[in-house]
Amino acid sequence: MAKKQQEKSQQTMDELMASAVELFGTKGFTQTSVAEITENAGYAKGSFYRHWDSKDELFLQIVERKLREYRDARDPKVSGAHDLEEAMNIIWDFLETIINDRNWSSIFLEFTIHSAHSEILKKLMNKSIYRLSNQIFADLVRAHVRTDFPPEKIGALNTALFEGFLIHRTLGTQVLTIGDVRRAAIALALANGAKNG
Amino acid sequence: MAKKQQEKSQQTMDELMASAVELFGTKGFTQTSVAEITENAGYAKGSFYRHWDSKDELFLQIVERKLREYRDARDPKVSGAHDLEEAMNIIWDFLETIINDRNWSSIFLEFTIHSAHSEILKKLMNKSIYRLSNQIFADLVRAHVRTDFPPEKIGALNTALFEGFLIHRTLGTQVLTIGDVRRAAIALALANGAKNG
DNA sequence: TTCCAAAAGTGACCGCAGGTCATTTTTTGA
DNA sequence: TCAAAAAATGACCTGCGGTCACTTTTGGAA
Repeated sequence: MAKKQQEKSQQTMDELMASAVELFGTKGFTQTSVAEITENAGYAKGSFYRHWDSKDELFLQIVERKLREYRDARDPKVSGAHDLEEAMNIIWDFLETIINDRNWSSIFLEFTIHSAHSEILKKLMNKSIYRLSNQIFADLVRAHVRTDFPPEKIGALNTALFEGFLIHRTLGTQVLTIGDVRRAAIALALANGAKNG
Repeated sequence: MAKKQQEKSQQTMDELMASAVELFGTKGFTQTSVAEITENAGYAKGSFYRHWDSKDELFLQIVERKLREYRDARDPKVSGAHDLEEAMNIIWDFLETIINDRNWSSIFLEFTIHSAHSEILKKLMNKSIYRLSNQIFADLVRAHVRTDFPPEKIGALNTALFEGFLIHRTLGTQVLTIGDVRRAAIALALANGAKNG
């Protein structure tokens, strides 16, 4: 059997990824070094690069997995919504759970800005598997839009407000609560997407 | 006279800052090294640290100067506004000029996220001289708010939407135009701050 | 004009980062 | 038992922000 070796390799990847999730989640992306990730998992630095080409690549994999988990918990709920307001409320219940997932939302934000340095990363970050953004929200909201305002823009404005709040929160500013932003985002979506403004 | 030496020192600072403004404005904060800044200005790396304690400190000085310039051009206009809508429109004329100032808005954004790694920097970035944010917009809008919705929150929501759009734009996503965001921000401010919603 | 203290300017050096790769260790199946 | 293949290693590379002992320039007092 040529199985054991693959299994060992997979286990190493899992251990390294678990170590990375722990460290990224505590210290953020930039502040966590590859050497720390491997050391924390009991390997040498070189082992990391047998499994991933770069720190970026590992982070993208973690993001993908986390977003998939979030969505699996969310999508069934949203599809049961009856109108735009209900859909938006479910979306914001979801965004609030993300906000409460340690400080991952801030770390996503950090990586999003980091990705601006590379054209390749930028393109990747526009894909829906790496972003809670645009297309996704648009799709969730589309069925309930009663005006000719593009659902994509409703989704993008929602993301903008959410990510703007993340910046606000990252800096430790206290003026806004997530409730404030939630109300504003829903009001905005309804003004644009519900019959009579 | 002990003047010439001070003058020379000031000239060096000016030259290094001009070099930094040029490079930051082209390549961003992280991608510009201190060695590049000094080399581009014709000095050795060590000279930089005679005038600033860190790359961060120089960047803050540049931000402070740029924001002062922006505001000097804006404040007289806003103070002539007669109602909330007019004030918001003037504010957004101003935000659009910032967006059009090469890619400085994205670089501000980059540094804002960068500052999250240091408590000291975070505190500094909450000061109005380093941010186009919260307090400033609140003050500009306060006189025209006709509800009991806090002007600070109107200002902060406006900033959130603007900075969220910056992220969107930095990633090269095409869904939103600045016009879309402007309309949304003004609608939001009026819904919260004008009589009858 | 001489001279020396203070200021400006220099660049080798430090620690640490992400990433590479020749080498060693372990696993596997014949 | 053994050799090929895969996994693991850590010294090493380049480049970063930042330091500091040193050299050069400057300016005023003797």
